[in-house]
Amino acid sequence: MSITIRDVAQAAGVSTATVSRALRGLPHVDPETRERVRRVAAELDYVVSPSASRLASGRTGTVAVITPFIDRWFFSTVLSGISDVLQESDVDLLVYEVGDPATSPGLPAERRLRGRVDGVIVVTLPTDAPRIADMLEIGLPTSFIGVRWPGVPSVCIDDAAAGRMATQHLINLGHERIGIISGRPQASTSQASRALGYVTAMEGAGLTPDPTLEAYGYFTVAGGESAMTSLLSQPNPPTAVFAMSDDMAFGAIRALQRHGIRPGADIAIASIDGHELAELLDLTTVGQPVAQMGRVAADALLARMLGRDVSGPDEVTVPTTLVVRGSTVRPSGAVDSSLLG
Amino acid sequence: MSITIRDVAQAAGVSTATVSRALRGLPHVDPETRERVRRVAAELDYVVSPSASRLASGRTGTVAVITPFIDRWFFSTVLSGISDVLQESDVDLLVYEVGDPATSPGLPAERRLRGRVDGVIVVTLPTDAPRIADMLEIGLPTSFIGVRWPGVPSVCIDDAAAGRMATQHLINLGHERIGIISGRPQASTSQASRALGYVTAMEGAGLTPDPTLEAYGYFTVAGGESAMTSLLSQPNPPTAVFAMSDDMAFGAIRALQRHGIRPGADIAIASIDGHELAELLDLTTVGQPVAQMGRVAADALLARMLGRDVSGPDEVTVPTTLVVRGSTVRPSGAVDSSLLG
DNA sequence: GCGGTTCGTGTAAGCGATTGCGGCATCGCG
DNA sequence: CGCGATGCCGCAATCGCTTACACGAACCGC
Repeated sequence: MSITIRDVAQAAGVSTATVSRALRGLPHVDPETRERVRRVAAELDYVVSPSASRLASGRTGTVAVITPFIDRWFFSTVLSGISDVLQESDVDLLVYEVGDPATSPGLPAERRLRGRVDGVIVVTLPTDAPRIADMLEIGLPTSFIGVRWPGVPSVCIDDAAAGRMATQHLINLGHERIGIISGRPQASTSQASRALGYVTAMEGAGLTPDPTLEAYGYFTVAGGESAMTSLLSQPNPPTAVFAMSDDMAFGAIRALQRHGIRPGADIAIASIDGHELAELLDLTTVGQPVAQMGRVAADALLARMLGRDVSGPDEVTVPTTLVVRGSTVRPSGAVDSSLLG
Repeated sequence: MSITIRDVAQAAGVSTATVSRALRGLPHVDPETRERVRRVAAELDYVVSPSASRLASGRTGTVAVITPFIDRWFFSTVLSGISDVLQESDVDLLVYEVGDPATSPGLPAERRLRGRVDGVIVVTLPTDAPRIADMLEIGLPTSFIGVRWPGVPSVCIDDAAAGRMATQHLINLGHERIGIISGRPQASTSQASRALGYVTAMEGAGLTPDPTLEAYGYFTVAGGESAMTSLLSQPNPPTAVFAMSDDMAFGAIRALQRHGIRPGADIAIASIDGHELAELLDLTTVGQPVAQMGRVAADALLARMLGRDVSGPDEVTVPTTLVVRGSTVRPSGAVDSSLLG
């Protein structure tokens, strides 16, 4: 049927051992022999059987990415960054979409991973410590994105700083009633940090966060929309809103549109992500280098897997930058008061 | 080190053959024995070695998806649909991101696939017939999304109808100078069909497409923006534009914004995709059930792989629906003329 | 009571690579 | 010229599972 290493060995007049060494570039092979083996293998259109190779060597040449979603901007962008790096090293990319850990109890991954991959990248599995612990028990090289875990290499942004930056920007514009659209009631560490940044900025400006101005958007567009809607229905609505993600900000903008309120002109909005379409919607956002985060995590993992020099630090923090757009402009009231003052 | 089937066999007092049969639910095993084996395996926390299983059986339980991108809405959504279906059948998902075939000569996939997966799903690899042919030569079960190929199951939308629908809608609003933002100069079949739909609708209304009103957007936001910009610089710009994808329409909208032109009010825009954020931007679009396309393709592939009844037709066409929004309103000029008439 | 099924299980031959170990030349050096 | 080092290469064990085949026991109908 399919041709094997034996066929190549026979055709080249050497042993299978030599073929294996020659084809993989191992030492102790005569250059001439190596060349002959290569040629014969090419002529026969030979490709090594991955299964056999894996069984014999114990290496799979595969990395698993565990991600809650793949069809959302943040995650697909991370995946793409990871894919770039892995492809360069000829490592296969296995994707496990596990859904929102808050709602999906199914955890199809841990046991599957054993023997199936050489390493794992976990993308922001929030609030799911036991599951993560299970994962690590397998003893596979692991790399995190968006989560810190003692002893595991990770790449994150400074969530607190990002939240502070966005909020401070709103404060600088003169806003005082600043609402917040956060993710879920039970916050992940990342979400908690962003909230902390918000609170820090507020208090630093002598403002006290109004608990009635917090709503949950569950990191989705639809969630952001209903969160904003609920904020608008407050007796004393906010003049500005900090949304923890661009998707939720998009939803918030839609809610504003529905109410005939102009984002920026009437109510300011700032968020975190740097979504590709934020520019289109004229949304002020704290950009994070998402694809790069994927790349960094993949690099760190490969370094561990291939036993290369583990030079870089375990915990990488990538920089964020505030991108100011039309969704945040000086409120008319503030202008007035400053003129009066 | 790790525990093997032999350990389980020993602990359960049976042969490895029986363990294998028992654990995989094969017949010819005493129910009581099966239960005992299961219990022992669970106690020992045994998981079969995928490599060994693959080598012995020749099956990998893995499907590869070959996609130009993974970080664009259409593709990540398709992937997600595929992932859903595969996960239900406990099949692993291997992702190969191959880039724009028009620009990337690298084709890292074909040879890799052999022995690595049981089936392949190819997502809209446009204008790349030789590569596709190579792929099929491997003889792996294959399923296409967005491409028709004789003898290969595929799922597509009716591109011509979609293009016609969008264009006809613009015509119905009274537009006559209707521009088109297409993908690339060398069109894929899908792109060609959408163009055909545009031409058909135009000619059906007694209009002749103006070649100066065609621009290429390369299916990206940035490309759509520059395409629209170039259309605007025409001596006699269009009053309406049909964009072949939502992303390009987004870019076009940005171009309009930059020029102080109001989408819908001044220049109408309609496109194809049904992007999640189209509603936000008030974009009229011909929606396609993207995730479902992924699901259908995966189902078809699994049916072939597992040798189930290959009941469904080879070539599936999923329905599209026109979603009218604010980006297409009756042009003021048309209103005037109708009042005058 | 006997040949033929059916059922449950074990034996062992693969699957196709990787790799430790050992052997044979050849080479370098004194 | 002798002897250890070195370079190439082959032998064969191994990785852990699947599965064709064989085998014994129980069961069937006549």
